[in-house]
Amino acid sequence: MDLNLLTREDEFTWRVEPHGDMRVPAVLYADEALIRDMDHKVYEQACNVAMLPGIVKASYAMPDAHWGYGFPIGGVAAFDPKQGGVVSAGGVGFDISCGVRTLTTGLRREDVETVKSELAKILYYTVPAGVGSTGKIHLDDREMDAMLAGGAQWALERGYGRTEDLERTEEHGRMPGARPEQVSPHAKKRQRDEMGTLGSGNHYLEVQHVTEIYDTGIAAVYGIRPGSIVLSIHCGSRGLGHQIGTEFLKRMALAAGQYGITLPDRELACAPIESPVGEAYLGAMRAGINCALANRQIITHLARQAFAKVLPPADLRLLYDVSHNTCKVEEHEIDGQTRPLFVHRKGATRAFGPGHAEVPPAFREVGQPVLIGGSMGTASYILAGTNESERRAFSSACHGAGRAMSRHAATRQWKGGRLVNELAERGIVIRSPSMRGVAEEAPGAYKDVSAVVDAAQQAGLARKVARLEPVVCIKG
DNA sequence: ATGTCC
Repeated sequence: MDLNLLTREDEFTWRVEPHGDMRVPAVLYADEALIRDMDHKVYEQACNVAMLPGIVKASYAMPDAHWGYGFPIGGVAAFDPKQGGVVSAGGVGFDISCGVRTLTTGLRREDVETVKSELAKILYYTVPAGVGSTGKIHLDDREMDAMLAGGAQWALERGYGRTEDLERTEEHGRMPGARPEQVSPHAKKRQRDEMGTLGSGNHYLEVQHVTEIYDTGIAAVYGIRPGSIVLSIHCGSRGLGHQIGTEFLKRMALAAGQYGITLPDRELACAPIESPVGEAYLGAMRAGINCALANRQIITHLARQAFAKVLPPADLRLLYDVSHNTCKVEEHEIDGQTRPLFVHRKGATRAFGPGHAEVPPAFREVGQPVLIGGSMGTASYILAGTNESERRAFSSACHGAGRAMSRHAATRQWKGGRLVNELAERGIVIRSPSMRGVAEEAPGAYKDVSAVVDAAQQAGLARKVARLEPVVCIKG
């Protein structure tokens, strides 16, 4: 990105003043090197989002931002329904409620070292991964609707997981306002056999060890210790979320025209929040959130079964489950007034700070765990929400490393089998049904997650707590 | 992300 396009507000804050049809500024958070390397498309897309009706304060880009469909991935934008605000399917993303869930295991690095290949094998055969992967759970129409309304709570009622998992899940495992009847029969059909599966792309199930603690106090509250083993699950709402996104993009393109909304980019298809299509999308999208929450809950149950076979002393306790592809109604302060806003986070993690009522009581004093997934073979991070993040980006932070190269370019540069061998030499066991997928996910195709996380911390979006490095990675 | 193009 050309630095001349931006006004540097401070070392980690870059601003584009409103010009043309922009209603608010665009604000990018990153260090200079990340901004230089950032795709020019992020500039264009962040500015385009700033043109949408009812947007308040600014259109934001996180340090891991890259080119997405309409909105940048790593984009945050909030809309006020009382000012003609809109909801956009492209502002949530195709993988509705994609997110990360991390569990502590009570194990130490040395406990898994000798059994990691066996553990990888059993996890791989227990949790289906890959394009079109299906599981052992099959939902009829009635159960599908119950799942879409009940989320992780539904999963728990069916025997997948422990009661205490829910208090460590965003929305207590169940997103209110879901309207299963707004989800098309086709979207439901696609999901029928996909519960408890990882899917593909950047999704993974990873056994990680804690290599560094940055904040001892918060780490203690989170139950994270140096040298301990954790399990992280990164996945979303599978075929159902994708189908909802696809269908509503079309409906919103028509609606935008009907409501006289001029779109700077047709990919920014949107509808007024207070319109039949807007309300239908919100109901379907919330059902999609419940699908993702139920999916990660079932995978948790399957992972516990796998661990019990290889490492019976393991006790997998949920640290937290947080999404990074959502649109949620939240109270935020605008011009000294607290108002309900529709906050779109696409490739951006909610990051509520200390004292926020939505943060589980156990973490209330230190802020919400913010789970940042790295790329395959690289570090992941646990951060904590800050109060500063509220005024910086509606309490949001980055979500991962962010792609630096297209999937196609990555497959030209790397071979999956070779990557697996190289990572094995570094002690990391990879299992995946697709070597092409592994090549697409080559660590070199991503930005440096450490630089991204440092920038997020320096910009005040979240605070570093711990660094995690992979031991076993089941890759979709 | 995605039954990686109905």
